[in-house]
Amino acid sequence: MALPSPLRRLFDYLPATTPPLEGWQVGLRVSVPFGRREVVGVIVELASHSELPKEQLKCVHNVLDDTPLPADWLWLCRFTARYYQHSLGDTLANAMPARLRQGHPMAGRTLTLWKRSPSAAEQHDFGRAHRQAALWELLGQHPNGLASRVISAHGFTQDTLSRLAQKGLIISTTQVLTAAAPARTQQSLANPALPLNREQAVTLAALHEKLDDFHPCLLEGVTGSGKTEVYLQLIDAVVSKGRQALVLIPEIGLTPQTLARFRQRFNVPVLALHSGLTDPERLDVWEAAAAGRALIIIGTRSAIFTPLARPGVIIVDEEHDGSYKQQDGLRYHARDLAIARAHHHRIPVLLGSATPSLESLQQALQGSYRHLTLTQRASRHAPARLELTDLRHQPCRGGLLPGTVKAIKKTLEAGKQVLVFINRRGFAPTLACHACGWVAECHQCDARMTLHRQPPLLACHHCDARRMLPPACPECASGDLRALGSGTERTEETLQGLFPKTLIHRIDRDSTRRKDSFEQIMKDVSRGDPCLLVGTQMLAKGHHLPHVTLVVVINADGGLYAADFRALEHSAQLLEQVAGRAGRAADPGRVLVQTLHPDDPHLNQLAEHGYAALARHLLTERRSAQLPPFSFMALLRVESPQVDAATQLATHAAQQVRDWLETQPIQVRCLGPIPAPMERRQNRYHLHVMLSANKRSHLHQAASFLVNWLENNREARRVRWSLDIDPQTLS
DNA sequence: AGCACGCCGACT
DNA sequence: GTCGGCGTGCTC
Repeated sequence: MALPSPLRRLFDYLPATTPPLEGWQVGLRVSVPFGRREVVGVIVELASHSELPKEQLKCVHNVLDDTPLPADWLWLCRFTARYYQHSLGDTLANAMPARLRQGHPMAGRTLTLWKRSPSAAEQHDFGRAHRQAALWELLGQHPNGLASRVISAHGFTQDTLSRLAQKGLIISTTQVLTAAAPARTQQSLANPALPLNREQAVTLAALHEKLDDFHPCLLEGVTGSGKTEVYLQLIDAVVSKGRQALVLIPEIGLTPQTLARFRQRFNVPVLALHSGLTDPERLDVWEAAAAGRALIIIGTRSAIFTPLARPGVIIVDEEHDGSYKQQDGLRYHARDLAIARAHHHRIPVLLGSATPSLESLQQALQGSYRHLTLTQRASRHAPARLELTDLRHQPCRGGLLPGTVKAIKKTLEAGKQVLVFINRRGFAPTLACHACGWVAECHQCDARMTLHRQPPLLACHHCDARRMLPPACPECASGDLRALGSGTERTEETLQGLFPKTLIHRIDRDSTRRKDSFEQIMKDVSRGDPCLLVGTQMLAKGHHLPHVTLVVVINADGGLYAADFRALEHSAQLLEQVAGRAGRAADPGRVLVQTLHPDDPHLNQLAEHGYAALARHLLTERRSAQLPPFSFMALLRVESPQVDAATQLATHAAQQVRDWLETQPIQVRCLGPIPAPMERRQNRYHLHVMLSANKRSHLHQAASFLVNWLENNREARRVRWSLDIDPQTLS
């Protein structure tokens, strides 16, 4: 059995009944006694012998399924557990819907459909019961019946429904949702396909060539070049063959608009996996996909674990996006698993991005992936180039240069919208004493606290610490405390002072905490009245803002000189994505980028030649430095409230690996321990040990040794540790 | 991880 | 006299 435990081993159990043994199959869920509790596990092997004496084996309590969990899903979980050096039982538990994890039955998902009773008369006098009359009317339009969820979605209560039922006017039929796949859909597009430009047509033709084999493709298409239309028509081709399409999108990408666009185009159900689903609904989607009834499944990272009865294609939109990497527990990368899965199924996999990750780009350039490009924007305007403006030696108000303010004014006067991008939320990133130099620091982290205005307080962005504003400097009692630098709140305030009559929308995690408020703002903005949008990363991704013609980046320097070797790549992706917001419709756009390093060669290359050129240059740098994608990494993170405990374990672990490597014929580098970039976080000390190798198999052997050593080491039990294969960030 | 055991310090 | 703090050990 694989059991939900971090222990990276399997457990043997005796079958509950002696013969017959035929019922026992790999993939069945069982409930078994485990320690002093009862857990849900999965049979992953059948054996006639155990290494343990029979007396020590317990019996299976219950078999929970009559058919095994999907084989493709089981394969993916096994692959994931092995690749990420994680417990198989824990991987399975993570990858299955909560209802299955809790031991609920899979079969017996039923759908109750309500329709008019055939014996009831067409006309009926409902008197004052208007809601009942309306529901009666609604059901008249749906002779095949409606699910109660759909009925409540129309605004009817359970009460109205049961009253109609009491009167015998309506009846319910229950159908078990285990039916096989629907008949082939001749035409899955409900709305006609949009005409493709030449590039799109060439791309689609290339994709059509090889629908029945593993075919990894990178679609590198500038923002606004119509990647989504290519996805839609590719999905159509797959669905027309009766096969399923799995679409992955970044965390914030699954907006109602995106979903609506898919739903409007297809006349087969598009099932979405989003955070709003209840546990039973989630199980429903999972089951429908496993049975082959769901033809199009769209979801975020975890959707990669959706079983597919007849897989046809996997699409990973915005494949460079960091949210595809899980950052705790089972640290998988959904894009990488998509590739592995497509290879297993022998189906095409399409990675799409305007700013591809260097990993995927390198695969495409070396010919391992098919490289498809879209360079033309639908709007006919070339993507706006970045204009660098020098932040040095010039007076700044709220982070804005005089020239920037002038450009904003001009744009607003022309009746257009402006997007101001800042990568810091809050009012100011620092509160400092002008008399003695004291700065407000977090007591739990090696970080400065951010000043917030609404409500006024000091907040740490790395833990949950909140503090009142000190009335005077705690060190020297001076009253001259000043806010240094600018965050979204301050820039918003400054802009409101400069443009008192202009509507300003601030978009950051603080202002959009309320559910739907982000969607509401986007709806207002889409009407096109001149306005200012001030916000963080949230603004950079995917949203169509046709009326924005000026984009301002307050400070482009965040990733230029960071310790993390990927910082520059991520920074360039972000800048290019922000710039892509400008001029998507009829008007050409302008992108003003303020910087303290206007001579930085990387920034200049991005400004003059765009992301595609910079990315290719960064690859040459990565190659000469032997960094990913030209080498592979595994990062051991160690953390403890006691510095000594963490340091000691990290030191021992690194030493163990080095000693072991001496005896092995493999090439692996072991670096560290080194303090993590922010060593103290929430009063816990973080250290890293880095393994890197030019051969993936070598890295995995070393990682495997390390995890094994840690798991069997008593000292490691008092310290929290985790191994991150292919780490995305080094913090 | 999750749970029990066991051994010491602060309350009714 | 007990409640409960977390160190240690185990899970087929």
